[in-house]
Amino acid sequence: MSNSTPSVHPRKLHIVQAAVSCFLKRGYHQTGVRDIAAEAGISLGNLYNHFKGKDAVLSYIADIEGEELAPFVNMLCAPDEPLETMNRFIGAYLDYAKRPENALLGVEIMTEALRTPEIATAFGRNRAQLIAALVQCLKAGAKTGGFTPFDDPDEIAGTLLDAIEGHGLRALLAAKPRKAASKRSVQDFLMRGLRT
Amino acid sequence: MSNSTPSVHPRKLHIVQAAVSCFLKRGYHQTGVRDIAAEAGISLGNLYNHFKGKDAVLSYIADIEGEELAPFVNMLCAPDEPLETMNRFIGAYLDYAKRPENALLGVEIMTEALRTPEIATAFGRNRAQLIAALVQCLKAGAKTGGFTPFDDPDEIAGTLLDAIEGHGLRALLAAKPRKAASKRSVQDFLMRGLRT
Amino acid sequence: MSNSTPSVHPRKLHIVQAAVSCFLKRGYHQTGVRDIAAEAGISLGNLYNHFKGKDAVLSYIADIEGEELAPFVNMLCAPDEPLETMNRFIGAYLDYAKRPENALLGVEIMTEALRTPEIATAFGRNRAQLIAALVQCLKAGAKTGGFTPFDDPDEIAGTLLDAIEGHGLRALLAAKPRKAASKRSVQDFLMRGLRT
Amino acid sequence: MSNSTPSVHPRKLHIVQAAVSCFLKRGYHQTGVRDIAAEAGISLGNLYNHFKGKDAVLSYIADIEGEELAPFVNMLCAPDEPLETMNRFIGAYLDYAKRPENALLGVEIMTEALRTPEIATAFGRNRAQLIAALVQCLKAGAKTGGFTPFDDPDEIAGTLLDAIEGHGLRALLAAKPRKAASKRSVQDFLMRGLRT
DNA sequence: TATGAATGAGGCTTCATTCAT
DNA sequence: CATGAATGAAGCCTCATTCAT
Repeated sequence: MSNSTPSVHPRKLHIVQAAVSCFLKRGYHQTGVRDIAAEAGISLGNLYNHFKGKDAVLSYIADIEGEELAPFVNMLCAPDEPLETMNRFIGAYLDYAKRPENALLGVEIMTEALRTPEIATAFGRNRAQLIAALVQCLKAGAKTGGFTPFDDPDEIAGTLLDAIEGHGLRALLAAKPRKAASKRSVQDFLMRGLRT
Repeated sequence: MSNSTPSVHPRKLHIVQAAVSCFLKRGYHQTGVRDIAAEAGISLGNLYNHFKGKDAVLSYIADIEGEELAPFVNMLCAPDEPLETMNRFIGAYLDYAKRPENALLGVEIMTEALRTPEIATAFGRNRAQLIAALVQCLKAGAKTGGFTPFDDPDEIAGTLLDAIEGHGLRALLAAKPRKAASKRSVQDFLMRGLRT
Repeated sequence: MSNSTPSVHPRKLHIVQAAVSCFLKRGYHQTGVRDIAAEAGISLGNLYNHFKGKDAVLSYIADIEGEELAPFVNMLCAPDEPLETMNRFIGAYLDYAKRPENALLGVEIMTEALRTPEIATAFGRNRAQLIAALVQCLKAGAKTGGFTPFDDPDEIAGTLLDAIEGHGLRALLAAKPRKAASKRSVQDFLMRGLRT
Repeated sequence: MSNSTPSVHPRKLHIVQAAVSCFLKRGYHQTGVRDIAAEAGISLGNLYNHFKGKDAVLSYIADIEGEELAPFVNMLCAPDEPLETMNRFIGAYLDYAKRPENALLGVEIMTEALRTPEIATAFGRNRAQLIAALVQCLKAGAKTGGFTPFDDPDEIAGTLLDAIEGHGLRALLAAKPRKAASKRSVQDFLMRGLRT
């Protein structure tokens, strides 16, 4: 969670940081509103002066995560060299996705999006931005040659993200730490899939 | 949930089916033990004659899902033609993963595995079997030529599964139904990534 | 609260008695569900095995109060001597209404009926029975002579009940105990109002 | 709530009007201090600059209601023709009591008076004034002949008020609107009860 | 096996009120 | 006078689980 959102009430951000810490430790459903307040060092009631409810906290986290994706979106837009750009994106996003807070929160938000419309909205918006940028890059790469002209580039973009994010999640589930070469392995695999 | 597990107490299976139905409708955490008992048409106390607790029900579901993976494992073991086999596997597993009960339960089990050791065990065992079979196929394909000799084939196998399972999940999250070509798109993308 | 309802689960009745005790001491809104459970000597959760919620407890009390009105309804139906019957009813209902549990619960139920449809139903049903019986008696008395033939006997019946129940409530609000003659005073006043 | 109280801080009156509006819509206990502040368009903290607390608001309302009773008290004091005066009072007070804000607030204040001493004081004072005036009229009417010389005229006066106020409340609880004749019906009934 | 009453900790949220600004 | 963040007790209710029958 970067502090790249200066315009927001600082206490609100403070609460969100506490919530993130709790969600990472115990998971969203296992975390009680009391836990968040305690972690933030504020009273339980005061939390409700800043957030409408527990859902709203997760929703806000989803919004922040969305803002953190902006650099990745920018990186992909109107690329001079689509292949090289895509390669850089995959590497950078692999790094981003393997940070535990991103991996864990991402999956919590995603599963909650399955049931909570408010969160589905935030999640969908974030993902749509990234997908759109990826599709743009894919199409640019297909035009200049180099990338396969996919029938359904949206689906390929989604698959890319799933693969990269899954890579991050698996690190948390794995018993033993992975080999150093694994990032390169995955990156090459994905790039090879995209090329003609 | 197929009925390919004949050796189990029928009442236990009946409860599991009720639980699955609840989990699909409301999610694991939002489903109460009472909900499961009501859906199964049995009393609350009786449920505890068959399962140690709520976790045990999900654990049991994970076990059953593991059994359902056997055909996929078998398909991949000792393949005569690794590339063709892998292609068939990807197609078949894409179909399997896009069924809602598999997509939803899979992610519920995975996220729960992050916190509950008992479920982590079942989840890890299932995944390890599939990964091992995939690695075997990848190595066979690398030896006969055709597949890239990956530095870290475990990671590639995991990435394959993530990509395929993500494909299934995305269908549930998407607002609009996807194009018919998308399965082929993804399948080709993955196969291309594997080949030299 | 008499024990004239033998067919009900005894624990349910036990809870209701505890609730009545709390409501008399602190009032409906000032009484917490925890208070009721504590007074009944049961756990909080168990209360919800017997009642859907706090409202349902008051609703049940309203039902029981309705049953307690049966003798009054019977007393009024098909009277041989309407005037004498009415006089006896007024005296008996004055005694009933001045018992604190009836006076207090009655007003709690009435005010809650203004906001809670479920309770409005029970309250309205009780009151309608009593009103109907009174109207019947009024009409019989008008036919045989003696009672005024009212244009709107329903309204007169309601006014009778209000006056009698108000008498009971005022005893609770009054600083000093009332004169012994007051019951007779009110009874005569009401009867005189009914006669031609 | 008439604007017959010119000496009071206008902001205080504004808050009271907002509170009345809330109490009518949701009832006293269901209304939060926040609701009142929001309805008044002021901040939560500022409300406490004008009232000591929620109780004080209801208390103040009770005071205002007391002032509104002054015309009725005046009407009854030292009547030249007690019977005609009483008849006019009953008619006028029936009209007053049937206005929803008076009927609802009256019962809220009364039930709250059962638990809150401060409100019991205000309520008791109002009622005592009215009762005293009624008793005076009753006694005057008994002296000139026409009214029954009651043993306990206080009780009769209270019964009159209960009957009239109950008439107002019943209008709110009734499903169907009452007959036009009902007011006359009740008025005649009460007057007949008072006469010799 | 089967039942469902019983438990009590915990769920999320709102309450009236205070206080620093 | 005015604000609204802060408090923490209390609100009602559901939870997974146990146990006597």
